[in-house]
Amino acid sequence: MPSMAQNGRVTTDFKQSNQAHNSNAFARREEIRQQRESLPIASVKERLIEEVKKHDVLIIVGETGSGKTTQIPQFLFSAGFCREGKSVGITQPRRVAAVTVAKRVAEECGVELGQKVGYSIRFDDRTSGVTRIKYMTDGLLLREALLDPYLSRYSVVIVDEAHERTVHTDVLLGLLKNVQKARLKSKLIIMSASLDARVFSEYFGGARAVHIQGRQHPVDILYTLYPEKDYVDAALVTIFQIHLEERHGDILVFLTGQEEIEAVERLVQERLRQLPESNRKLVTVPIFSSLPSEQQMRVFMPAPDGHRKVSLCCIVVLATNIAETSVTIPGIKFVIDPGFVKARSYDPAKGMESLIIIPTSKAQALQRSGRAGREGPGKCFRLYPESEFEKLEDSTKPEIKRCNLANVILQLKALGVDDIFGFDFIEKPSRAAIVKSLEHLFLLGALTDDCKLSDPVGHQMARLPLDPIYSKALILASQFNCLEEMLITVAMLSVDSVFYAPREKLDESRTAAKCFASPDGDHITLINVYRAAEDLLEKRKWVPHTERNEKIFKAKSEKIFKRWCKENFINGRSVRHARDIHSQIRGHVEQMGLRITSCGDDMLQFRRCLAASFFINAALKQPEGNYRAFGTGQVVQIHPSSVLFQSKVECVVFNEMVQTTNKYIRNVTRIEYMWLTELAPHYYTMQS
DNA sequence: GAAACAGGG
Repeated sequence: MPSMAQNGRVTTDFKQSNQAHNSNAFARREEIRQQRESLPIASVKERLIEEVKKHDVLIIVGETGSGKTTQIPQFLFSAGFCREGKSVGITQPRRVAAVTVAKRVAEECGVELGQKVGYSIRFDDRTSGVTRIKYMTDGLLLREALLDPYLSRYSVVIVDEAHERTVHTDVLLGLLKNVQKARLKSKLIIMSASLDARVFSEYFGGARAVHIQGRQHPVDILYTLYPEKDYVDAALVTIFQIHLEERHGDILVFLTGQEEIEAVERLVQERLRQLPESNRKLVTVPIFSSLPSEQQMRVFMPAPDGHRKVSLCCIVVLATNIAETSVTIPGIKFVIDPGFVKARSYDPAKGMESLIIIPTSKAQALQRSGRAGREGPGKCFRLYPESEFEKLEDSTKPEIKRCNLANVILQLKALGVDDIFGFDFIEKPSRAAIVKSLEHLFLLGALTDDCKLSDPVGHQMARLPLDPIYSKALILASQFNCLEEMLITVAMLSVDSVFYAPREKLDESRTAAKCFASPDGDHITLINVYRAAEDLLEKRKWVPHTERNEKIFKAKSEKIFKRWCKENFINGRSVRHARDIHSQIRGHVEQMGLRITSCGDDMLQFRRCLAASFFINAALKQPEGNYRAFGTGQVVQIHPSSVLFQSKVECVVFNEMVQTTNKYIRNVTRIEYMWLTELAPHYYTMQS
């Protein structure tokens, strides 16, 4: 089964398999029993349970294929760890993983999902009062901690995939370390796939670490003799070398981004045309996160004509690091690893984000090569000499050291951690980054003069699952009578761009985007797109409400929506995501007692609210046509994707500052300079 | 006249 992102509810396969009391179901049960018993972890079950009983904090290093994620929670359940209504909670860094693992474990237990075994992720809770084994995202458990700081409903908390060191994992570990002593009779298990258990062990005061063997097929690692000047060209040469010299098997190539993937696709086609007809059975399949889901699914499909297994047609999957962990592609025998990755970096002093191409870490290279050994022995071609491998960093820099900390700090403050500098992070972010984010929160009014969470604003902001600046915008919007518009705006700003511009249809997509454009800027443009989509999806509300009608019209409006997205070059996935966020946040602000009113056609009022909310990100036009950001003094340009590109407006607010070929500001709206001194006098002193 | 690695609430 493909482990791809799935939107919406889980299907009901389990009901069916439960109902079918026939030999088929029996055979399936027997098959599952055998699979479970053959896992490397099965033989150490008793020993593992003893270790958990003996130690309050345990580190489990489980190699790929050990079965730790699915089996250990079941072991703990049967050992009696779920008595007195307590549960085992297991966190995952990704939503898909939480869902697919929970489904699998429910099947292994022979129960319906949401009963004994369930999962909980944002927008999708499949648990009930009787759920005892609960899979969830680490971010969601952090949110739970806001309501229950001791996580008292869990007898065992398992933090899985801790080696990935996501921000959420790091904060969660810090929090758990803080409260573990007070969590009476409760256990903490940290599971990691990498061999450096020492980091975790030392962090938890020399905690016990155990090792469980995995089940991976051997992968031959090959290096180049000399460094390659052009890794794209080297990848290309390697693809054809494998294609022409190796026996059958699909190839996975790790590239850094969409543009590079599309370039390699074209180059492969070009070279293919120079080969004799009999050697042209090579198909390229791209995969990266912003690719529409339907096209992403192509990596799971057999080659055209279904002759992949019959003749020697070779599939070349061109992927970003999405294929390192998030997506497991079947049939891969060869991995080509140029040794580079595109990584986000953040400069707190400039408040500027950028994406830079850097060498991978050793751990990452290992993870990539492992992708060749999922189904049988494989080969990994590293496009650099072995001596270069030795020079790589052991592991990737933890995310917490390269991101904006405003949200993390707001969460910690809400959890009662007031001394951020003294907080025992597993790896401490730089002092400068912490100071910058504290300042930011202070300017937003979330913190008081003595750096405590302010009441009510700071507490309200911490409750909302949004960037702090967006939370503040909602609070202000209720005062400006435009909360309806701001809810839509922050939902749209929280998702990947809704505008989709394929390279071949650039002009068409631009023309389509113009239908939504507002001369005032991108924020109102985003509202226009959202409302257009909403009209489409809600149009059939008047139809009599029966279950059957509901289904038919849902399917129909879904179809219309899809066509509309295609015609207008809109990313349907992003719009749906924005609608989910919108409805969740709407619920929150209603609970907070904010009044949801609309400013109607009075967009001046809305723009004034944008100025009051995003005053930290304002920029003024310079004589040369550039803009100068007030806060940081950076000289920037309006991003070409903005409706205000080349518009020469005097003063703007924006949401993002990014460094690519130039310094750009994105999501920009026209305001009056005077509004800033009026609405944010604490930041803008009057200038003559 | 540009260009979005991945992931989360």
